[in-house]
Amino acid sequence: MPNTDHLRIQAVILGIPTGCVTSYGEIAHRSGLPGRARLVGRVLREAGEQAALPWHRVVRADGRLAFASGSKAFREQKRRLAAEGVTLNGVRVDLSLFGWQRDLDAELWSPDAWVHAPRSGH
DNA sequence: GCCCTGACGTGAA
DNA sequence: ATTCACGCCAGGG
Repeated sequence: MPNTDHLRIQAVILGIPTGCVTSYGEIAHRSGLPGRARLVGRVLREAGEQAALPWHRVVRADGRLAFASGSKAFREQKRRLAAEGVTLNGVRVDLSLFGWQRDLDAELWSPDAWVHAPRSGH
């Protein structure tokens, strides 16, 4: 039986936008459970196959997938991410590009972004 | 209760 | 880039 912590965690995971990824720790944080990244992993493991959860949008804090590269699960996650336009830059997802951090519109359109943005990128 | 194992994170070496 | 040691703590044995 899932307890409230599990339910909150699942709710947060459901909220990850398509085409974005976020980390176990970030989910824990947003669930009001800072420092409980492992619990997030546990919840996802419990959910397993019968999950209606976008588990593939959850990666480690450094952008690597949680599974051993080459494993069945790894390939499946990579495939699902690719289907949403999220690509692996080598062994990791570029969180600055696909990370669910802030409102993308705000980031791109705020005056600050124009004033302080370095010349790299666009 | 104690020990071990994790879909983790972070800081230090 | 890689390792290591911890911190975290729910479950299983």
